[in-house]
Amino acid sequence: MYKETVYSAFNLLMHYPPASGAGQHPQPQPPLHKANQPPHGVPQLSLYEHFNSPHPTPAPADISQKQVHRPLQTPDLSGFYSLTSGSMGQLPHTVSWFTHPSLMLGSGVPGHPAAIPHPAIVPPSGKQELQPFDRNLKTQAESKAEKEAKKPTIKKPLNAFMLYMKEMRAKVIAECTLKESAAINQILGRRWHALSREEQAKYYELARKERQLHMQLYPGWSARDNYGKKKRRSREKHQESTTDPGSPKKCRARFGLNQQTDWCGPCR
DNA sequence: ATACCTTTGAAGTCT
DNA sequence: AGACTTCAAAGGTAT
Repeated sequence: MYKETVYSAFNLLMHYPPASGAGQHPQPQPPLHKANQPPHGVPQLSLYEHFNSPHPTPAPADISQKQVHRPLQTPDLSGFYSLTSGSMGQLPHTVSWFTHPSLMLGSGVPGHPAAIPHPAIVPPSGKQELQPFDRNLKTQAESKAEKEAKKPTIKKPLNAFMLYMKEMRAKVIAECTLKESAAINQILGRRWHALSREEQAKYYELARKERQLHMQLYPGWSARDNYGKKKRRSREKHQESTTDPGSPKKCRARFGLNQQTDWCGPCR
């Protein structure tokens, strides 16, 4: 109830048509995340063309020729991709993709002393690999299953809101002296809705670039690759929690906030 | 040690 | 086609 009221108000304010499509705006604009998607059939710009055009900084020849224009091979290029980890601190300014240290040769090349793994590639566990001696003790099926399970996971590219959260989290933590992510995320969700269309557009654009680069780096990757890899709570419990109208109240109680003042001063 | 909480958006599956 | 589900991040909390 509370949430719905707040969000529908934001929807109206920001010309966001409701999910049902029954927008009241005379000429309802599509949500930004839809509007930012290129129409089907429109050829995508190459990374160089797309990312370099708004930025005057010329691309280093080795990157633009060898790493960007050619079809990218995942194992060879994982280290080149680091928009998320390497650049979010620089937001809200746009990232200079081809001059960013993480995109330069040497900073992320496998085998290079300074190689930094791509943030989207995460080993399934921090545990050390079995030695060949130990592996011999396992059956083929077991080791095959184990090998499959130990394959590094390529994470989903971050969406606009995730990028926004990543940038703003520290600020909110500092302002609100809260650390629990669930509470921080509620605040960030409210702030996200309070952003202007232009401010949000910045993050939708970044997210679009993230997806585009992710697609180039991992051509065969699909979101279904990670489906079911996390153990999730039961569906019943999920529905209960997501439709629980008392959630903000519970949250305030949980974090000792005043029920009357809604949120602590800076956390609006 | 690991799932949960909490948010939005993208992309998957299901009906 | 539209509804529903999962996963991206984060870190404290609960089991």
